Amino acid sequence: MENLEIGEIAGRAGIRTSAIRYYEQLGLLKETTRVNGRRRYSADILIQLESIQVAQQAGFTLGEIGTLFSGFREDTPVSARWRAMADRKIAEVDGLIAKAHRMKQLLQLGLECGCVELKDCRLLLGAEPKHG
Amino acid sequence: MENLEIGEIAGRAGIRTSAIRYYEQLGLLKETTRVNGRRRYSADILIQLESIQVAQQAGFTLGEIGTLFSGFREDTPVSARWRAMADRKIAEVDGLIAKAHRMKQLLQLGLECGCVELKDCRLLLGAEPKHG
DNA sequence: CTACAATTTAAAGTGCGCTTTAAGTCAAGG
DNA sequence: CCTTGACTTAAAGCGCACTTTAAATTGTAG
Repeated sequence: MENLEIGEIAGRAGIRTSAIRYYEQLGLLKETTRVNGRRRYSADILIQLESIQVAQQAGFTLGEIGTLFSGFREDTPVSARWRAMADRKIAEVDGLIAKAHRMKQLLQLGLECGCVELKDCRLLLGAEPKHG
Repeated sequence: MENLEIGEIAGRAGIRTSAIRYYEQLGLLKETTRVNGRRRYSADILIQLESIQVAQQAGFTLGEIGTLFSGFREDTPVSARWRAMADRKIAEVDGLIAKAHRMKQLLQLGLECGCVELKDCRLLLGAEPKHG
């Protein structure tokens, strides 16, 4: 079953071989068997690669994904691992959303501003001064 | 009036001297007068630095901010410059917001999932497969 | 005069997620 | 036998916005 080379896996997973080697280097994937020095994978690796992609889409860094996969007791269910890390990440994402909304407001405020020079620009007058 | 050293300006603007030199290097700030090789500024520079900060808060990169300040005819009002660049940026920010919402949904979906192994995780089953 | 603080420069470092490069190995096909 | 293609490694590069470092110079206080 360990019959697939890294290029085949990368192709099926939709990523580059360099990404797979990089994940291995980070410890996200454990080292696999080799034939003549070449990595050989079973198709099971695809589930792990997909997990990494999903976790990335959820906003986890590769470091956090490493924790998600290796920072728990082996018998800890995937869902429990996720729960342990998701709350903080949700707060982080809420922060991102809020920040993006502030950006958009600022951009729109600028659209309404008819200033000619920086000194009479509402964006600057409205921006909170450093002190006093 | 050109009596303030870079440290004083940085302190008033709430940034580091290295940031000011970096902006100058990028062309965001024009070179200023020097006394014995040291930069001397008038307080007017603070308005420019604040503009940079506001534009950054709005999501513009320093490159874009350079365009905003120097990529237009000199008689182009600030508001017109802003308008010329803000629409595209608003679309970009909308993209960010949408992406962040997808992250949050994914994170919450994971909270509801009781999977023990990756194979029976809804996140993975739900994630769009690469093909077929 | 002597410290010490602040400035100057160019160049390298940081964090993140990879990609690219260089130089080499190996199996299969003609 | 030779080429081609896929693989191997370590190390460097990329984009972004700076910061840090090193070595030198200048200004100020005592």
